[in-house]
Amino acid sequence: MTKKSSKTSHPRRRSAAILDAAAEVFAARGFHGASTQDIADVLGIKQASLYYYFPSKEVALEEVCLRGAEGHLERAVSIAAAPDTARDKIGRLIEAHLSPLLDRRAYVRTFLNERQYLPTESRQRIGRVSRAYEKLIEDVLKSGIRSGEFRHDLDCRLAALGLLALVNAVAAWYGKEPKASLDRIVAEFARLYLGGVGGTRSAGPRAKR
Amino acid sequence: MTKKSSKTSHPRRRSAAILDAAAEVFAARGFHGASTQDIADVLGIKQASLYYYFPSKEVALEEVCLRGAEGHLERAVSIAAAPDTARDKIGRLIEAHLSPLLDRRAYVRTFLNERQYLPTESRQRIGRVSRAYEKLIEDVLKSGIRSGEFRHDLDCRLAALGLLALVNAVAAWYGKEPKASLDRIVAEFARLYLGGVGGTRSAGPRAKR
DNA sequence: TGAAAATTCTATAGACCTATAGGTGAAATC
DNA sequence: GATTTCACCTATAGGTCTATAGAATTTTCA
Repeated sequence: MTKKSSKTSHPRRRSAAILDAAAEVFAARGFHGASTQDIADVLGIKQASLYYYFPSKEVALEEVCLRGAEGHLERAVSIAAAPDTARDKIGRLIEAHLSPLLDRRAYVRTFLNERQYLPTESRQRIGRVSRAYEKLIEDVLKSGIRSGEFRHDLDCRLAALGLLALVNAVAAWYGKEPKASLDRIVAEFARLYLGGVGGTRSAGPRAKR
Repeated sequence: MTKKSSKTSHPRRRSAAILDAAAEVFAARGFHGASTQDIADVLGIKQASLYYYFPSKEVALEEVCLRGAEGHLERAVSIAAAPDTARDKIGRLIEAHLSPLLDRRAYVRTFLNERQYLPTESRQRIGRVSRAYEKLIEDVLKSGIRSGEFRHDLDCRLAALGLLALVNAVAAWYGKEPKASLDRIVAEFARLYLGGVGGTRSAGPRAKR
């Protein structure tokens, strides 16, 4: 057998490549549908060699999910804390939520679809973060109601779940929709969420009826 | 396609219970995470006994997915063909899309999350139906633009994907959100999609209250 | 250069999983 | 009452999968 794959110097590099491969395979075939053999094949190494980098497949999933979720809450917190209008905040939340798709799509997809298969402890930890994220969105919506930007009868819980539904779905088809750049998706979904499908009100700065 | 040979007087009953169990287990643990043993445990029978009802686990998935998707396109076609406003049609599409959650939630969830693991042929068949469904939504949106109900600059493709994102996400948390009955979700999401989060009313025909 | 560290290999245990073969008792049918 | 059909059973073949042990190779660096 010819061994031509270059082993680079930096340990971080190789570890990152291993994790990239795991993320790709988990995203493509699902955690249970993916074998460690599949991951090794992507890297051109033997299956058992993977265990030099992680102690179990489950731990690999944990690390992939961690990276897939990384920074989301922090970015959202800093957006929510800014002195902007609620409408602006929603737009920035959408953009911040989707931006990791540019460079970590497989991680994000794995986080969204496979986190349910994490071992109990890390699944619960991630669950708490997710709930904090949802609550933060609800709070932005509530502040928008108080400021008069949003409807007074808005159901903030359902509206928050609706926003997450919109943005999380993008991971499933981003890259397959030929005409849809991330910027375009961000703009269109922000407008859809803020103004709906109907109405003739102008885009950009909000127009009161 | 090969359907199981009919039994005697009440042939459907037991078969249906078997399929229910498969749907529940597939929905809860994913196709690859679910073993035939898990399904048998739910039914209180031995693992091998399942093979009296289906010839393979994959075929069981096919039948579950089929029932999960059943009727969706047909209902949507008949809604789109009616002489209603586009706004009304969107509302009815949302309601029709979500109604199977009342009595077939596990089937719908399995269809949404596990259909990617179907064997090539049935996966492609289902893919064609899905695309027809998406196109139908796009067409309703286009008609709404022509009638002046919707914005002229609406991106119908993205808006259709957005609608599907909204309604498909419900399957993931319906039943866990204490305050959210299906009717409430339908009403709130219809309003959200048609009018957005902001504004108290929009131009054109108004949504019902 | 030569020792130490990093990386990958071979080989395999052992758990689990799907699916098949053939048997059993009860119910339905003739 | 005999026969067929139904709905399960036992037993197991045969495959795949995770993970471990320890050897071999390559890279780093003193």
